[in-house]
Amino acid sequence: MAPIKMPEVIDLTSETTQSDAVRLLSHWIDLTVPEYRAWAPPECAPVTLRNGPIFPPWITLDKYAGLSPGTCVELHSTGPHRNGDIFYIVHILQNTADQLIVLRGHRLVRARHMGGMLQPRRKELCLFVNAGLDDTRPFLTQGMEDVPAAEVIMPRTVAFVPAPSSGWQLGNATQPILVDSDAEFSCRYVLVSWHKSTAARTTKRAYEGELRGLYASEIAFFTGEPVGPQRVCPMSARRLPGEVTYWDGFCGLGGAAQGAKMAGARVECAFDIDEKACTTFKLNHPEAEVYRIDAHHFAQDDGPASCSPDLFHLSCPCQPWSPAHTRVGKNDEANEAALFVTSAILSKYKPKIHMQEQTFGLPGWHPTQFSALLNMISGEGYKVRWKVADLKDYGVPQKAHLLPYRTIHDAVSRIPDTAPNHRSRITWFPRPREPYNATRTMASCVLASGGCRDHTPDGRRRFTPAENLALQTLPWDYKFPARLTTGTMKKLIGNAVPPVVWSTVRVGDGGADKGDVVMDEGERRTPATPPKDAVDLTLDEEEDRALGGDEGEVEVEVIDIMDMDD
DNA sequence: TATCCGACGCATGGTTTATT
DNA sequence: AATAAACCATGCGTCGGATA
Repeated sequence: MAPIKMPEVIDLTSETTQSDAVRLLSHWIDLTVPEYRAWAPPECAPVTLRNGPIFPPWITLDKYAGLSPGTCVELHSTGPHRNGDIFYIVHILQNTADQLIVLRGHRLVRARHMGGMLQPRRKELCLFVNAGLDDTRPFLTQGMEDVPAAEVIMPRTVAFVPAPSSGWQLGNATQPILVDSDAEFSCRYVLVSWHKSTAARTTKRAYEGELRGLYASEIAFFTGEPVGPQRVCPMSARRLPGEVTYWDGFCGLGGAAQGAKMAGARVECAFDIDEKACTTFKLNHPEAEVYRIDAHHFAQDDGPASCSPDLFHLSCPCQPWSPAHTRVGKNDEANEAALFVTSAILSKYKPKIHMQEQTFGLPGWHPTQFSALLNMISGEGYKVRWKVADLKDYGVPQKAHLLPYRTIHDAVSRIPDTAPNHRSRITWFPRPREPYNATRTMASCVLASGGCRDHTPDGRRRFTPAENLALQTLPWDYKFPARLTTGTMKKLIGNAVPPVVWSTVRVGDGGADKGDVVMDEGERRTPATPPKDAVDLTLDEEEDRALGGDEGEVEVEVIDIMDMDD
């Protein structure tokens, strides 16, 4: 890729301030592969193929009214789209029966129409792709749209160029961001929204997505130029170094850290405002430096001196975003604000990989705040990938109609009577509840408090803290400080990230044989149904080449947890 | 005083039933 | 058969009265 020169042609300066993001990374990893999703459940193949092969009466034209494949036009858009979208023409189609002309190609949406996902720069476009998980074709192929030629307003020129990555110097707010081109617009980013099915893409919310700068191969596709000589990092440089350091924000009792440890990482640093959470965390992860501190202060001067951990995981409070949040809470404002500490933390600590977890209510119920989160992360130069994950696919015991998923019986039956916080914490119901079959039923959400669905299969009592630990895939002998009440323990456990979600992640050379998750009683097993998109942090050489070897890229994994269905 | 526990909250999405 | 209405269970929750 040619180095960026700086002629003053396109000024992408934002109406808002552009944060200063200077990154110097010695190691980097890219979790995204260009053909991001190539599998499809065969049982739900699309009935009609979107953008399928062109058959009569449709034919393709080389030219039409001064337009040809490879040119861009501005649209007078209809339907859900905003006027002013730019359209990159891939094919010009004509219906020989009625002479209707249709353009097939890619929609480029203005940054200010991206719902807050991108800084609203005036001449910035974003490649906008909807894709279905039931379509096996590459997202660029299936993500094309057909628009009538009548929607065209005028031709436009677009420069497809690389986005600044966290390894680039973005400059400060007073410096315009310039692109080496005399085009009217620049297109540097792509948003890919994945839906469960092609048919659902217009009616349902996206199930997972990706917001990132264009790959070199994609730029080559749009510019029609061959992919230039690429600097391919040797495989060893693509890995994180042998020992992977892990930092944990809003760490709670340490569920996510437990998972990171299982995956081979070294838990180095954590913070939480809650004293009991910090004490519990330190008991179980004594090697870590634990800060009992407010997140905003951690991101400012009171946190550790700035350095670059390999992994940073944030579990911001979920209460304001949860579907179960149906009335105003005492700490709503502080809990909402906690989400927006993300950019400050990324800006200060510059982790090589950032991970974040939230309730599915954030993208589902609060899309504006979710877009703002994507903006914060991508604004710091990270590529963002997010997904609504169903935790039962990761080995968390929850409702499923088909075995073998992990059931309540699987989770709690091996806890010995001598386990701490178990038999001694039992209080029997005066009146038993309705019993249920623990080998066929999955647990309901392990909530931090409240709810009335917390009782054992025999209906005679509530689960003990040890059982709740097991239901959350934490070790049943996880340590707690002395004199914690049952309710406090269950609140800490309910807030935890189930560590088993890390079971498919391998980090660093040292983690190669540590990936299997240790379940109750030392039983070693992997989830019954491993997720189809297991995140392998060590990419192979083929993927490396396909990625174009853009140096200095980093990757963000945002896992949105849709869990606890009963 | 602190903890516990049942009632309450309601948009959402999936399923079933009613109507066209 | 297609569409609309009714129904129903859900959630890293919140509240306030009862109980220890």
